[in-house]
Amino acid sequence: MDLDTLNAGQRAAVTAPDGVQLVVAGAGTGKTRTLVHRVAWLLEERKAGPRDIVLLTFTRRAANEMLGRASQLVGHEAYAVRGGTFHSYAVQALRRYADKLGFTRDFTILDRGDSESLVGIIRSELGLGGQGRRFPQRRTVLKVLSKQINTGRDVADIVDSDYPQYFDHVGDIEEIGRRFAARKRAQNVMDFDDLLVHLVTLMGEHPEARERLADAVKYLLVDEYQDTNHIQALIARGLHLSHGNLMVVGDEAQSIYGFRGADVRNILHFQEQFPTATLLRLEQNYRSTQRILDLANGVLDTAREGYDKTLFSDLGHGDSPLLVEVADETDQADCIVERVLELREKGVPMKEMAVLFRSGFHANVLELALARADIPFRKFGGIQFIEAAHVKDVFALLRIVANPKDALAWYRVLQWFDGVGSKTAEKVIADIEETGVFDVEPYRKRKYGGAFAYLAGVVEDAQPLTADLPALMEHLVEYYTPIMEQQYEDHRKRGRDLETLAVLAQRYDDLEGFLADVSLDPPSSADARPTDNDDEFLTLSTIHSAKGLEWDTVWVLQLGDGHFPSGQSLDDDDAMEEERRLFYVAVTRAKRRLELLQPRMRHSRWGSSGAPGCALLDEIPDLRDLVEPVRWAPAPLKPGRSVEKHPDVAAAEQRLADFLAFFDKKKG
DNA sequence: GCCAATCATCGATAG
DNA sequence: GATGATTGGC
Repeated sequence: MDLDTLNAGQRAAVTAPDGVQLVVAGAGTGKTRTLVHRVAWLLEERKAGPRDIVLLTFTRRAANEMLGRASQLVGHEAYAVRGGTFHSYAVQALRRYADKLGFTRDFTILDRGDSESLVGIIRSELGLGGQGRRFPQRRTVLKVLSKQINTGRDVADIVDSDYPQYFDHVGDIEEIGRRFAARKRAQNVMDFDDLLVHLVTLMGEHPEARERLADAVKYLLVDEYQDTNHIQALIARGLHLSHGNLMVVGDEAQSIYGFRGADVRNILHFQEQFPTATLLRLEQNYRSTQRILDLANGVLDTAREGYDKTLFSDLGHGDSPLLVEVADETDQADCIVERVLELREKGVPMKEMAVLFRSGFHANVLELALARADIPFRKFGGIQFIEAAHVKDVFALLRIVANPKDALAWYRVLQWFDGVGSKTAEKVIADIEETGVFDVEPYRKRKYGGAFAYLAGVVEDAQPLTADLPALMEHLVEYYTPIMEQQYEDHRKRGRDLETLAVLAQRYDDLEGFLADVSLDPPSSADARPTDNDDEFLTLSTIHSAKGLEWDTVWVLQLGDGHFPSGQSLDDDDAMEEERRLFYVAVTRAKRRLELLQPRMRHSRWGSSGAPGCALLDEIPDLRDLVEPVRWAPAPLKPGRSVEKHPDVAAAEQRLADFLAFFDKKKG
C-alpha cells in the first residue's frame, strides 16, 4: 500500500499500533483521507478481516463514501467493513438481543412526530394543560426528556436552565417521561434516543451480550468525535473493551451539535477517560487557499474559548473571500444564479459548487430562481419529502404490517376516517397495546365500523407480502390512494411521491431493513431518480449537513442576525458560540472561492426595513482586511421583459415576510 | 363526551 | 403549516 502521498502526521495516524488513539484534526487537514487509509492499512498490513472493523460516522452517506475510497486502495473487500452511524449500529445489535430487553426483533422506530404525538396523548390522559394552566407544549416536553437522556442531566436542572417558566411542572414532566418509556416498551417501538439508551443498557446489564458484541469489534474507528454525546462515548468505550483498539478523530472547533446533547468534553478530556490514549495531531490544511483560512482563523479568534489552532495552507494565497451586499433575498437568489452560470461558463463543474445556509427554508426563494433558470440542484437537510403527510401515511401502513403493536402508526391511520378523532383512536390503541391485535368488533355499529373492518382486512392480506416489498407497496398504495384523493386537493402531485417511495423500496428485500434505513437516514426524493443522466448538479445544503464535505466554490446565504446567526441564539452566549463554530464550518468548506451574501433589506408586510448587522462578521476585529466587500445589483430589465413576479416567488416572499415579522415582533 | 371546524400562536440545526 | 385552545353541533 502506498503511503507516500501522506504527510508525516497522517502516516503516524494511519500506521498507529494497536491501542487507543485520539486524532485531533483541524478542518481540511485530511481527516477523511487518514481514516480511509487507516481502514485500508488495517485490512492489508494488519490482515484484519473486513467484518472485524467497525467505522462509526455521522451519516451513512459519509460511511459509504469512505468505504468506497478505501476499496480503491485495497479492493472490493473494503465494502464489507461494517460502517454506519451509532444509531444504525444500535439497530442491528438490538434486533439480535431484543428479547433481553423486553422487545421483539421486529420493533419499529418512531420519528420525532410520533414521539410528540405519544407525549401529547399521555399529557391529555394526565389531564395536564388546557384551561389557563400554562403547561409546556408536547414538543417542549419531548425536548426536555430528550436532553435528559442525551446529557444525563436531570429534568429539574434542564427546566431550570432552559425553560424556567415551567419550573412548577417539573414533577409532571418527569411523570410523562416515565409513562412515555413504558408505553414505547408496550408498543415494541424505540425512538432515536432509545436506540442508544437501550444499547447501553444491554451492554451494562447483560455482560455476555456485551462481550459478544465487543468480541466482534476488533478495530473501532469513530469519526466526528466532537459531536458525540455521553451515551455515544459509553458505547464506544463498551465496544472497545475486548480488543482495546479504538481510534477517534475530531476537531473541537467544529462541534455543532450541542443542541442534540453533543459534548465537546468527550474530545477535550479524552485522555482522562482513556488514560492509555496516544494523541496525534493533523495540522496542515490541504483544502483551502490561505485567504479563506485567514477568515476562518478570524472567526475562531472571536470565540470565547480559545482554540489553539491556526490553520495554514500550502496552496497559495488565492482570492479574498467576497462579502457580497445585495438588496434583499430576491437579489440574493438572482446573484447566485448569475454567478453559477458565470462559473459554469468558465469551466467550473457544478459538482464543485455549493450553497450553504443555516436553516432549510433560507433556500426557498433560491430554489425557485434556480428552477426558473433551469439549473439542476439537490438539496440536503431541511424537510425531506419523507416527512410529507401522505408519505408518512403510507409509512404508517408499512409499520403496522411490520409491527402490529406500533400504536402510533395505528393512531395516525385510524384518524383518517370520518367520526374518528383522538379519543376513539386512543381507545383503540390502548386495546392494541394490551392484546396485540386490532379488534374491530366493538366498533362494528359505528359509522366507521365498515372502514375499520376493511382496514383490518387490508392489513391481514398484507401479512403474507412482507417478503415481497414491491407487491406489499402496491397493495397498500392501492388501498391508500382513494383516501389520499379525498383528503388532498393536490393528490396528483402527492401520488407521484408515492411512486418515488415505491422506487426506493425496490432496493430492499426486507421490510424491516427498509423502514429502519428510511427512519435513520431519510432519503431525498432525488435519491429515487436513477442517476439523473449526468451528476452535474449544484448542491444546496444546510451547514450541518455539509459537515465533512468540500467544494471549489461555496456561497453562504443570509448573513444577518435573525437568520445566521439564528434569532433564537442571539441572547444566549453558549448558543452564539455554537453559531460561530457553525460559521467556521461553513467557511472551511471552500477550497478556492468563498462568497458571503448579506441582504441589506428585509421586506415585511408593514414595509421594508434595514437588516440588522451580523454578529458573526461584526465581531471580527479586522474584518475589512479579511474580506473584499462588493455590492451586487441586478442588470436593468430589458424593455418588454415582464416585471411581474412569478406567483410562486411572490408566495415564497410572503411566507418569508411573515417569518421575519415574527422575529421583529419578538425583539421589539 | 367526542368530533370537526375555527382562530391564534409560533416558527432551527438532525439521527 | 402545524399545534393547541376554543366553540358549536351531534
